[in-house]
Amino acid sequence: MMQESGTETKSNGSAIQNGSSGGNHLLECGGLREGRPNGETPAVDVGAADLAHVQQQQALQVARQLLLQQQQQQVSGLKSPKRNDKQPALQVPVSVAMMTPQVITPQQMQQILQQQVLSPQQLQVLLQQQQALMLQQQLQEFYKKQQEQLQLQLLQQHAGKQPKEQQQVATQQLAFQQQLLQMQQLQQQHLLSLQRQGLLTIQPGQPALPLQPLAQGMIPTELQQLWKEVTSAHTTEETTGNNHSSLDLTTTCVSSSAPSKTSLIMNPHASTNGQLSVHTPKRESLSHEEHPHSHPLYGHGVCKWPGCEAVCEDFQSFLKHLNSEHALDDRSTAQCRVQMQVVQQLELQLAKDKERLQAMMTHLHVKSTEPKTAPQPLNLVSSVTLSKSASEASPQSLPHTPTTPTAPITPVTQGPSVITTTSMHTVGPIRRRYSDKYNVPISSADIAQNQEFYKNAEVRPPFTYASLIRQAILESPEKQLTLNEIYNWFTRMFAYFRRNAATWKNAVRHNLSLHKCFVRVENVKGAVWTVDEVEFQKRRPQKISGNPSLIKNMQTSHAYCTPLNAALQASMAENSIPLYTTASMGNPTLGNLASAIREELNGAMEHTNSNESDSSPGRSPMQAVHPVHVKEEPLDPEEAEGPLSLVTTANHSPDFDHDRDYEDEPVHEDVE
DNA sequence: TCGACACTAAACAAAG
DNA sequence: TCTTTGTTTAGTGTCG
Repeated sequence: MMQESGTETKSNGSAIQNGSSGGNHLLECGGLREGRPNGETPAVDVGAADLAHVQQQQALQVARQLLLQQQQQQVSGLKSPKRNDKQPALQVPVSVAMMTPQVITPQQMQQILQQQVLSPQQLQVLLQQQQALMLQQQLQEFYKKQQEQLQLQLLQQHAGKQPKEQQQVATQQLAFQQQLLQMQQLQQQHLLSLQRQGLLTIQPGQPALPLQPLAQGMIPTELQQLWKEVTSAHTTEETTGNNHSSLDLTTTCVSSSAPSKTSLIMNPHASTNGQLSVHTPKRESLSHEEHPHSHPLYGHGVCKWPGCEAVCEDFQSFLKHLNSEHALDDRSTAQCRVQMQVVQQLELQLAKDKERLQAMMTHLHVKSTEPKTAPQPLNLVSSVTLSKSASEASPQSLPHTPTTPTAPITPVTQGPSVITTTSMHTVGPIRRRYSDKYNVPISSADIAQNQEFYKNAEVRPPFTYASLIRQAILESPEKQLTLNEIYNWFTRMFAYFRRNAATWKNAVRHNLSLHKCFVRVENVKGAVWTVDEVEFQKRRPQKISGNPSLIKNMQTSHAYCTPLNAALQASMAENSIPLYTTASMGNPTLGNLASAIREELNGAMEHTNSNESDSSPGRSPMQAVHPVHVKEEPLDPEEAEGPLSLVTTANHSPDFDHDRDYEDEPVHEDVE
């Protein structure tokens, strides 16, 4: 037995190390679960992750090679891959050529499949990308045709056609451009997703696959020339009016995010021969004027252009570099577009997180404020277990303040859990250790809800060691665990307990030995620990005693079996009272629970009413509870608060209120 | 201020 | 001998 446990603990230790070092949680968890550091599961997880990564890399390389080959084969005749295509004449062909290489031929796809370097998901992504590219090709063809039409119309115009027709053409083109833009956006999204999955890496120096073609398609100098010709024929107002559109067309990348700047950059007048780079100085100068000594793209003597990092000794050289290397060409446009997408994604993410935060704060605020009456309980709960010392937390010991703001925020907590995560969280900042009374019985639901949080965040859970131990034991199939298994549960469920093992393990042992509710049973495999619910519940009363008013209230209301007062009921309703129902129900031993509760009540009652002797644990709750205490305890004025707090922290379900009004932790039954 | 409780730390013993 | 497990004691902080 010892050996087994010994090995387990050792593994446990390693897991802890991993956890502290920020290692893979999966691994840790797995290892912990299995009780071995190198547990199959964890190892497999890690291996799979690595394998996936390697596969991604391989797939990416293969895809690149394929694309490169294809590009070389197909484009060799058309033009060199470098796209210095500033020559208008070549613009269209080049763009088309650039595009084709990105589409993977069926043979190539087959090759990829044969190599099996891509996972099904990757393949799917690849296929999607290919589809998008195909679509884009079609659009490009359409675009070509349109250009031809435009040219024809221009010729006609020069021959004496009316400008109105030109406008029509322009609007037509605008619509088309918009379509392209949409396509491009879709493709961009797709690219981003690819990038995130590691399937695609867009290097600044290299033309991004789809981006490049798009950029060329979207910003063809030829088109600009045509546009210029068209616009030049029009009145200034018209040109200005169309400018926007032109901007959109040409600078799709920039336009969306920075319209104003775009307009500057893309200003039609500026674009003479497609060398829009001429304008870049304008932009540069502009930004430079605004920030003479600083440039968002320049810092620490390095060009901060994405992927550049060129060293520029001074600002002047930086400007030169910027104008020369990052002129308004296809590459820069593509990079800009990518950056824009990145920013958009970040903004989106930020918005989501903000929203989430808002919801969390709102939720917590409501919770904490709403029961002004019952704020205490929350605090109690939260602070609950983790005691003070912890709060001071020296880095070495379980340092956290139980109430650290980082406390778990379980938005989702609502429900049966006695201790809603919310309450726990709210507690967060409050350093109080909980008083057991409000001791929060941890329900599996609670833990489950915050599971991920506690698993990953080294936040001290707002539960007492006793509650946690109880939870661990109750969660086990046989309702019994060895010490080492309890350790493992702690480390598995809480990142916080992956550090300072000596401290918290000592505390665990201490609690096991100290509390009568934990019973050591000699088992075949050795000694296991079980929970004596009755005893566990018993503890309550004492603690509760601290809050006699609450107890009284509880008792009174329950004892008499009179309907709860409106306030109490309301509070209960507010505070997930269902606890009992769901949580406790889950317990196989609902009856036990009830009895346990009674025990608690009795104990509490006893505490409050010394006269009553009948409130023995053994007694059925109903019996014990009712007759005994009820009358003696007049309702306190505080009652209002009391019940609420109880409710909040604990578990009141209308049904079972009586049973456990004060149980803080007691009710593990919920644990299932 | 006091009692109760929880947590941490430590010492000690027993067993594998 | 070392490690783990289990018990016990002491000190401290929080809460009611």
